[in-house]
Amino acid sequence: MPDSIDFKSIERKWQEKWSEARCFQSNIQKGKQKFFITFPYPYVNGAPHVGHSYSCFRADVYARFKRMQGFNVLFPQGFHATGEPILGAVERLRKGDEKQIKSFKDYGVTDAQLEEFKKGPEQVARYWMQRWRDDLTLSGISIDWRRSFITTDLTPTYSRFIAWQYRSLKKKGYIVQGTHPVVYCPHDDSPTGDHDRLVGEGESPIEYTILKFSMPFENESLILPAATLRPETIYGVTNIWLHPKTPYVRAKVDGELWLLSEPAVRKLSDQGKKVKRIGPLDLSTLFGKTCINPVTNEDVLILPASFVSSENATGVVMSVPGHAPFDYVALRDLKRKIEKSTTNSLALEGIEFPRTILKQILEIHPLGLISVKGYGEFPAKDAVEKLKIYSQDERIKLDKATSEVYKHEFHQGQLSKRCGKYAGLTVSSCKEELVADFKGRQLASNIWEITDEVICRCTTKCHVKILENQWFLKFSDADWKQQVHSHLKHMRIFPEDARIQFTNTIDWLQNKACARKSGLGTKLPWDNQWIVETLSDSTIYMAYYTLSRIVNEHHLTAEHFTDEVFDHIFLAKNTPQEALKNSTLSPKLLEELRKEFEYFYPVDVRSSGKDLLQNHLTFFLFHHAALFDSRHWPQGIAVNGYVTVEGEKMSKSKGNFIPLRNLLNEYGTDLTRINMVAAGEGLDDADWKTETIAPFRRLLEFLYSTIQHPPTGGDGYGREEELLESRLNRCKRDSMEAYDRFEFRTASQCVFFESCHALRAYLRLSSKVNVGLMRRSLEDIVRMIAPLTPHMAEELWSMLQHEDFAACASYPSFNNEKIREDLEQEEKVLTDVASDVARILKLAKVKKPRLVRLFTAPPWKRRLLQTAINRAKETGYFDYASVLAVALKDEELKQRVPEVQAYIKTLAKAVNYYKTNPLPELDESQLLAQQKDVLERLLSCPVEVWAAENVPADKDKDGKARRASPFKPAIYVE
RNA sequence: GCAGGGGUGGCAGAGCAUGGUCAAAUGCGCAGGGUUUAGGACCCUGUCCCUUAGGGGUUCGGGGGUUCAAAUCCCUCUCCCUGCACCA
Repeated sequence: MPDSIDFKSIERKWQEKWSEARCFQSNIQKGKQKFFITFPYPYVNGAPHVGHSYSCFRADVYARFKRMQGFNVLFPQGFHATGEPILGAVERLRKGDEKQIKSFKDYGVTDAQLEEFKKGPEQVARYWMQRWRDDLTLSGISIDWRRSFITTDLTPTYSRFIAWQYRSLKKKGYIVQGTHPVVYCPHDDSPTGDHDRLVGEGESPIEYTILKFSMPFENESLILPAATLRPETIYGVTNIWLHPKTPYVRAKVDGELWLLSEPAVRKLSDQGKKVKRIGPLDLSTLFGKTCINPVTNEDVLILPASFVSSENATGVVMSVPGHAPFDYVALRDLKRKIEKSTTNSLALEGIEFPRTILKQILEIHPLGLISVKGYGEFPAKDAVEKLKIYSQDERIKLDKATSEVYKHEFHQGQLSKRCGKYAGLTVSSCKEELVADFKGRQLASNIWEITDEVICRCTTKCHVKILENQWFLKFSDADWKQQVHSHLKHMRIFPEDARIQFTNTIDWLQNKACARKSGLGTKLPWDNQWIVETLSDSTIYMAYYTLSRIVNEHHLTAEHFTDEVFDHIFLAKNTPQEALKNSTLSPKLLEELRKEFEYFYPVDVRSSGKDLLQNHLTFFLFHHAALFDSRHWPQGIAVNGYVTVEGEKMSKSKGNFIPLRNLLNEYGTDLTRINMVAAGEGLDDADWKTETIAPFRRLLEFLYSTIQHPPTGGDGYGREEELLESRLNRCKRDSMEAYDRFEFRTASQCVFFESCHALRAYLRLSSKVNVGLMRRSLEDIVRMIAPLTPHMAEELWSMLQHEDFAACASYPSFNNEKIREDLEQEEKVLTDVASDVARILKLAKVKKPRLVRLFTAPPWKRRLLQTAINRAKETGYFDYASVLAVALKDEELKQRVPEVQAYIKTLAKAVNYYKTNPLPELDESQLLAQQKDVLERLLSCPVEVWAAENVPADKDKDGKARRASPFKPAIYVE
């Protein structure tokens, strides 16, 4: 029984020893190759949980592996406070928000600490930063803490660094100014990101075209701005819809008189238009009148419809009954009502219309302007009938019909001759041109709307605002993209499948707003009202790690770091004298900073979750390409999937956001690490499952007790020893490759299961253990598991009487020549025999055999197999006839044609296999004879081995010997 | 809609690039046996269906194709997951 291992005290012990020995502090070492690995700095508004720990453990496993491969590994860790959430949390705490309080308390925060948080964001950030640091230390992450820092003004030198970055980008023309539509809360007076929304996550701004219908009104021209996503249908407009009951107003919009729904006034004025509200407008003066279609110049009636929403766009809708299901149904409803009545006037939607107008309404007919396969002249009609829509109140069905019709018309639809110069074109191909054309002729304008309702956390309804003078990173720049593309080709990407996603992201990236007006962060150096936005200030900070040790140790301040200093350190653009022109930094430190950067840069690999692939990781490449010499661009990126817990996505509501510390307390670090890191591979999600911990624990206990109570024996070296060496060398080779490719699930299989199995099999089979080999094997295994379970490895390493650290030992090297395919094939023959025997025993219902007799195949069978294989290699397939022909030439075989025929027929499968795999060289009879005692032990009965061709008749009464084939001896049991 | 990934045995998860010892690694679960004072752990065996001698049958989301041979290649259908930005 293994002594119960106290993982936790072992872990604390080694963490202290590592720290005392400064194992993970990385300094320039001349002649030793460096390896720089990073894990994205976490945002400090909480403690690490399972999700974070996955990428982080992966980075650490790799760091440790590389260290054991002899690299001078730099693994630093900083923290991130830029942005809104910390401010938001403070605000919510001050308001006494229950959710916020709970979310902090779940991580073990005390009431006193919560009070402290209310003082401001710095208290929050610093607290969580320390908590992260503690948890990572408890996790045994091999970080050089001397280089730690936190973003924003809390680290003025870092802000200086960001200022340098942005000034440099601007000089190079990568920062441009422009306008940008955002979802906006009028109450908070700020953009409303996904996380700030009560309703409407994932909704985004979309641009409607406004078509300016017009009519005379009090000696002026009144514009009816019909908003649409389908401007091409202007050619099929039959009327205008207004809501009969909601208030409309008159407003001056860029000098014109417009009719607008009340909410549209604010929207348009937030979207860069000059809007002046004049006053309410009584719609009864409009209904039944006509206005002019700006494109076709046709007169169209103005009619009431209750499906029109004053909340959406302008509140003015153009009716295209041939192609818009809503319009079709609304018009149909009106006409039905009119047809049923005989009175002189009639109220429609609460508006009284005289007979003359009613007659005009009856004369309105849908117009067909887009022809689509699968639909008749009026697709809207077809769709409405197909879905059996009876009234304009059936919104869900109508929405479905609308999107269906639109999808087909957009991609396949062809505009008809009604559409003037666009006739014959598809909608998708001419839409842009058409809009530009109408806008150019002042017939059209635009309004932004949100794809669906968005309500801010403050419960205010949001709309789209166009931000003016927004600063952008010019990711659309073709040359910039090209640089990143060509660099990507030279990078290592783990897993390789992720490369295509980077390629696509680089192409897809557009200009990105890089500054915000609120939140924590570094001010844009040339425009103080803006703060550099979160994702934009975290793109090249890895370079700052090369400076931060010196900054921290020498208490350097922002004043020391001018742009000239950074230019010198990072780019060697100027002489030290020029660099220090406006700085009080000492020349000696300047030189040290420069050397540190030159030595450690570039980043060799960055390990991160796939959620950052399309933003941070790609920005990281762009910014490096823009700012640094190409030899300092990132060398590798490792991406991993998300973490699920017991098969379920993590979420606050499910309460399965397990804090990392809980796991550490429960299972200890090593088991948490290995169970996490082996839970997934590649881009797949990693599932944290408690039940998979036990097998790892057992294996560790097995190693522990084997080392604690080593088996006694001698120094004999034979087949069993060779086999063990073969298997372990295979493990060493495979694990090294797996580690190197960030495939830690595979690596863990190899170093835990396979190597321990090999060791166990050896202990079981060998009659006298080779003590020296045993020790060497254990040393190999301990070092193989060291990156995954570093603390236990350290303990075991010391139990093996090593004075140095396993963490700094070298990864065991493998010897290809010791990998003995032949031995392992032989082993397979033996286990196959054993399992065949077991099978027979079961079928024959023999419980305990008294005797097992094995008959090895006669040489002619092997010869024929070889013949068939050779033939198959020539022709590519198993050729029964030609093998038989060869056999018939043989005088001996001619005597027993039926047996030969039967045998050849059984060869098909084996031949197909050996066509591409080497045929074992081994001599079966010799092998079985040699291993007789092993087989006897396995089968626990006496075993006899006979060559089939020499077996005396009384030893083979049932004629079993004839069944023998190469590597599959015939078996007789009694 | 655009882009990327995926559907394998009771479960998790390999294998599919280079088609063939693939009824499919490994782990978990389950069953039987051994060991043990007992439990745990450990070791052996089995775990799609049929079969009293190692045999046969049907499987890798559905359908079709290529091939002597397909979980693996091609086509098609279907279902699922993820991202789509100013947000960390």
